[in-house]
Amino acid sequence: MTPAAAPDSDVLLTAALRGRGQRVTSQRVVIHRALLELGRHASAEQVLELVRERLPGISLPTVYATLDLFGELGLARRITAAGAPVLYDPRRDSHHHLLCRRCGQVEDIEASVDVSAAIAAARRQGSAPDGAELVLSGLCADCAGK
Amino acid sequence: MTPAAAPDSDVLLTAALRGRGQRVTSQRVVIHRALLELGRHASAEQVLELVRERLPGISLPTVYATLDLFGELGLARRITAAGAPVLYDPRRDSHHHLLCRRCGQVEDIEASVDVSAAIAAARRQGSAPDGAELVLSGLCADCAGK
DNA sequence: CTTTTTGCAAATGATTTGCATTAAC
DNA sequence: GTTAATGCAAATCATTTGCAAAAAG
Repeated sequence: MTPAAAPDSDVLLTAALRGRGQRVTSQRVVIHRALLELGRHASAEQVLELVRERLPGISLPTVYATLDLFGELGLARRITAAGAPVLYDPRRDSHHHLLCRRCGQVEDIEASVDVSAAIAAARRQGSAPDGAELVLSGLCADCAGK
Repeated sequence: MTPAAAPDSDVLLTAALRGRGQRVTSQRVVIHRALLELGRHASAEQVLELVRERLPGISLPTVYATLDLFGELGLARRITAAGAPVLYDPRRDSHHHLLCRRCGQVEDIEASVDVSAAIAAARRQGSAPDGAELVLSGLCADCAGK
């Protein structure tokens, strides 16, 4: 990728990849930009759609692999919803999600919940947790008929 | 179902079904007993396996539909793991789960986390949440090499 | 040059659907 | 009797895999 056009986020990505001995490919850079551009949680398909405009030859398996890699690198959070496709969320700040039972949409919940008790309990039980995801279920604002 | 053999849990189930105008079928009763008998979170396939011993003609779609119904009735919690099949957990008390990144196993985390802030925030945003599920990710006790 | 990453096509596997039949109420 | 629930077979659809070609370091 041309350093001239590289935004700050590219630097972050490059550092994260290099730190793990992974290669910096144009696909990874473009997918990362697309995820940030989408801003909200997006499915692999949605990311593919946007990335295709820039990189016509890109393939779905690559998008999946890359988004999962971002998850491991801490650049995206995976949101696993029932039945629905997995979503990837580029937001770095602490927030949670509500999965609508009726329409399947995922809504951001702006609240901070202290999950340290659960993390501590997991450690006490011998596990090695590295993340926590709180998902509420119910009806989203639209479906609740507001 | 014969009332003579009915454990307390059957009464609960029957009440929950009747309260929603749903029918009390032998499949539902047997699946409910099986889920409680398994005790831990189980997949639809695992439930089917156990139920088949009692009700040889049962079908997978029925098991899926019934477990989802239990979810709506509050008799089971759905645990959605990445890639892995959905699990149904009959435990009524508050606890959480850790999904092992390596082996895929789900481990119970004995801790109480106050999710009321998230619930309240969701309501404030106009949604109607009816449940919250906290899933940690990382390595389970076995894979952490304890 | 060597090793990782990609693209393609095909496979996998959980979950759902349509429809005729059966069982609750 | 009516209507909801079941069983069956087939469909759906997100995600993964195997392997040869391309690209990064």
